[in-house]
Amino acid sequence: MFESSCAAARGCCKRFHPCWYSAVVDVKQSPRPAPRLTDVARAAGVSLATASRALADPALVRAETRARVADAAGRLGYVPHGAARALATQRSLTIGAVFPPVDNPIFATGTHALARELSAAGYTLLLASHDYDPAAELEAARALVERGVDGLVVVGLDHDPALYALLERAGLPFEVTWTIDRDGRHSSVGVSHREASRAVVQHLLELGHREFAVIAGETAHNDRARDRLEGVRDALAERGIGMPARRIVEAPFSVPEGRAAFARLVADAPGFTALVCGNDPLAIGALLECGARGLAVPRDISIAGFDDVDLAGALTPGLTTVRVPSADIGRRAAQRLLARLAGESPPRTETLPAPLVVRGSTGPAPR
Amino acid sequence: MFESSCAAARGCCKRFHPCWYSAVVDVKQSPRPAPRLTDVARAAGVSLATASRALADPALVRAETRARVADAAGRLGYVPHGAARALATQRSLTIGAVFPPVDNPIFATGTHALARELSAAGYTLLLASHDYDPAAELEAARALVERGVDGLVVVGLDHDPALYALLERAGLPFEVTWTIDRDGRHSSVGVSHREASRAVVQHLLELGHREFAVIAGETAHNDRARDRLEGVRDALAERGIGMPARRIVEAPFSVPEGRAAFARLVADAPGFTALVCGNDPLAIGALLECGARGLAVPRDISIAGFDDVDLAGALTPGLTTVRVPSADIGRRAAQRLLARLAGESPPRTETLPAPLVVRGSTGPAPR
DNA sequence: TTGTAGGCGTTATCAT
DNA sequence: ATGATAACGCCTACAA
Repeated sequence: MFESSCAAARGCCKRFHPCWYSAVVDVKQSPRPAPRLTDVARAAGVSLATASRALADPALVRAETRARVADAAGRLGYVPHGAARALATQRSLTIGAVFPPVDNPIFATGTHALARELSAAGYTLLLASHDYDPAAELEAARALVERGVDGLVVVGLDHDPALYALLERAGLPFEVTWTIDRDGRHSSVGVSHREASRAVVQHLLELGHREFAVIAGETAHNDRARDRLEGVRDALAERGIGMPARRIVEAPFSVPEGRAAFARLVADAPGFTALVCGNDPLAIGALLECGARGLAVPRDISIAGFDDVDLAGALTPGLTTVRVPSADIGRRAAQRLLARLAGESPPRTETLPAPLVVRGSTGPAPR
Repeated sequence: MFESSCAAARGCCKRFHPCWYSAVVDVKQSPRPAPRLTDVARAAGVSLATASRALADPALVRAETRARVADAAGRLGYVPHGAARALATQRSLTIGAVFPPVDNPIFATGTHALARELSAAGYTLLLASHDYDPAAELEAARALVERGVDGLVVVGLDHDPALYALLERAGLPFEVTWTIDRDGRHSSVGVSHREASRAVVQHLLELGHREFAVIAGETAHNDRARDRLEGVRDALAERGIGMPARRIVEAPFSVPEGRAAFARLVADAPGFTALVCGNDPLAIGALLECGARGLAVPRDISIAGFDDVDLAGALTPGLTTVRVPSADIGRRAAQRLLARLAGESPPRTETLPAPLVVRGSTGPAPR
C-alpha cells in the first residue's frame, strides 16, 4: 500500500511521499505541511507569480485579483517562508547585534531600542551576548553572518582582528556603537567617553578636590573603560595633579563589585576626597559602602558615576554622573544601518552628547 | 564590450552577468561574490556533495579528502549560506523570543542566559521586545515565525488568542516562561508567583503586621502582576484580614514610578505598616521615598519586593524579596526547547523554586 | 567513499 | 495584468 501510494506521490505531490510520513512519529505534531505560496495561488485561481506579486507589490496586480489572493492567504493562514525569500532576494530583513552582557542596564536599554526600531522597519534583531570575551564575540559574529544578517551592530572598537576581516570579506555593513571611531575607519555612533570623563574631573576640581581615586571598569578588551580612565588622567595631568597608582582599582561592572572595590580603596589608599567611577553600578556600590561605613556623601567624600541609569536620579543623594544616551545609540545604530542598506550615506561618525549631570553626590572638598 | 561579456557570462557563470555589475555603484562595497560551496568543492577537487559532507558530517568522508575541503574552505573564507541551508533542511538553527521590555533587569538577565545557552548549542536568538502590548507582541511573533525560527519563547500566558493560533497552525514548539501553566495546556517553565507572594505576606503577618498596602505592577496583560496581587489577597483572606481598595495602587515597573506610587499611597491611605510591592524596582522606589520623607525602614514601615535584583541585596537595609531565578528560567527555557527539538519530552511544566529572602527592610510591626 | 541530480519556497526575468 | 520558468545555495537520497 505504501508502495503504490509512494509511486503515486512521486508523480504528483512529493510532499506527501510516505517516507516523509513514516519519519514522523506524532502525527499531531505536524498536522499538515504549512501552506506555501503555490497553495495560495491555486486557491485563488492564479499563477504562482501573480500570487507572489499580489502579496509583495500589490500595485502590480489588478485590485480584484489582489483581493482574491489576499483572501486565500488569509483563509489558509499562509506565512511566507523567510529562508526561501532570503535565498531568492539575497536579503534576510535581519540585523545582527553582538553585545557585551545584555544584563548590564545600559546594554539592555540599547538592545530594547534597537529591537523596537528595527521591527518598526520590518527588520528583526538577531542578538548574541558575550561576557567581554573577544573569542566568544568572534564566534557569535560568525554565527550571525552565517544566518545571513543584512548588517551588524558591534559595541566599541576592541575586537579580534579576525572579526573585522570576517565582516570585510562578507562585505557586510556594520556599525560600531557607544564608542566613536575617530579615525573614521568604521562607521560609528556613540559618545566621547574620554571627553565626558574629563568633564567629571573638571567639575570635581572646581569643587576644590585634589585627592582623587578611581574605580575603573575592567579595561582589558574594553575601550570605553580605558577611555574613561584616560579622561581622568588627562584632566588631572592638565592641572599638574598627581594620582598614585594605588588610588586606581579595576572592578567588573556591578554594584557588589563597586562596594568591594571601595572597601579595598579605603584600606589600601585612604585620604581621597573625590571618587570617580567607571560606571553607575560601581558608583552606587561605593555609595552604599559609604553609607555602611558612616561616611557622609558629599560631606566626607564626593562620588561620581557614568551612564546615568534610572536609579542614579532616584537615589538620595542623587548620583552625579554622565548621561550616556543608550536608547538613542541603539535607535540611531538601527537607523544608520537601515539607511546604508537603502543606499544612503549617513555621516561616517556620529557623536552624541554625553552631558554631565550634577546631583547631590558631589560637593565641595572637605577642608 | 558589455554585450559580449554578457553573452559569455550567460553561457558559463550567471553570477558575473554584467547587468549585475552595472547595478552596483560602488565596486569596493562588494568586491566579489562570497564563495559558495561549489567554489570550495572546485578548489578542493571534489564534488559538491563531498564538500557538503566533509563540512557537515566529517565522519562520512575520508580523512585526507576532509582535510583538503577544510583547507579550501579556510583559504576562501567560506561561510555557509544559512538561508539556503534552512531551505534545504527545513531548520534554521534559530530560536525566537518575544519579551516584554528587555530593559527590565529580570528580562535582561533572562535574555542574556537564553542567548548564551542557545549559542552554546549552535543556535541563535532572534529577539523581539515589546512594551506590554499584546498587538505588538503578536506582530513580533509573526515576524519571528516568518523568519523560520525552530521554536519560540514567550513570557507568561496573557497573549492575544491569535498568537496561540499562529503557533499551533505553524506546528511551532514554544515555551511559556516565568509563569507556569497549571492546566498543562502549554509547555512552561517558571515560578508560582501567587505562592511566593503569599509567603511574603505570611512573613509580614508573623512580624505582627495587620495594616497592609500594595504597589502592584500593572495587571492588564500581565498574569505575573495579577498572580502576585492575588497571592497577597489570598494570604490576607485566610487570616480574615481586610485591605481597603485604596491601599492598592498599580504602577509601571520602575524605580521612579515606585517613588511616586508610594507618595500617592501615603497621601490617600496612610496608616499602613507593611508594604508589598509588585517587583524590586517598585520597592526600591518606595524605600527611597521613605528615606526622603524621614520614615525609617523597617522601624516605621516594612517593605518587601519581588525578583531579587542585584541591587536588592546591596542596599542598606537590604530588601526583603522573593528570589526569582531569571537566569535559570532563561537557561531552562532554551534547554527544554532544544530537548523537544531533539525529540525528547521534558516535563510539561517545570516549577522552579522562588524562595523568600528576608533582609533588613522588613521588621516587627510598630506598636 | 564519492558523485549525480532533484528539491526546498520564493523572487524576478522574460514572454504573452 | 498575468503566466511560465530559471535562478538562489545547500542537502541528501540514490547510484556508482
